[in-house]
Amino acid sequence: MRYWLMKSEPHDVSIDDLAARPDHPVAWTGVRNYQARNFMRDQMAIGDLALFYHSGCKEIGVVGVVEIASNAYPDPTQFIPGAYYFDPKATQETPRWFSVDIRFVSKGTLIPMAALRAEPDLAELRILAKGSRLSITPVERADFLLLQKWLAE
DNA sequence: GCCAACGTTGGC
DNA sequence: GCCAACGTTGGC
Repeated sequence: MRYWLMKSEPHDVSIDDLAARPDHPVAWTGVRNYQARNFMRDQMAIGDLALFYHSGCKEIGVVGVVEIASNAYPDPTQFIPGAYYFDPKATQETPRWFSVDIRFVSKGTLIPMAALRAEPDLAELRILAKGSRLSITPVERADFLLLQKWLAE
């Protein structure tokens, strides 16, 4: 079992959106970065847990936990001509992009980015690296457990 | 809205 | 395979 951090812009999908429908897995579509895709396709497994992180908004930081609820499957949005995430180079036979379903686990008290930076034990968090833009990053188990504890406080 | 950092594209 | 140009990301 692995641990992850998944970024989302809350005006797109927020932790509250997920919490509002806790029994409905949400398809995580629109990932168009090869590294993030490879994490989903090659390493994510059902039951993995991910810190849910709000970016591109006023209150940036970790806001909750979600569970990976499916194996990776071809992202359907790549096949829809005219759609924002359409990819003309993708075919049904050789899809380029993948999705997983995620399911709400818990919402906690916001852990702002400044608090992440202030904690020496979290120094290796990929999200804190200069210029880091990956929307899906692996997280060490110890880091995950620490942040899960903070979320519950 | 700015801008640094990064990823992708495409001409050569 | 290099690398300049371009587009995107994301914190501020």
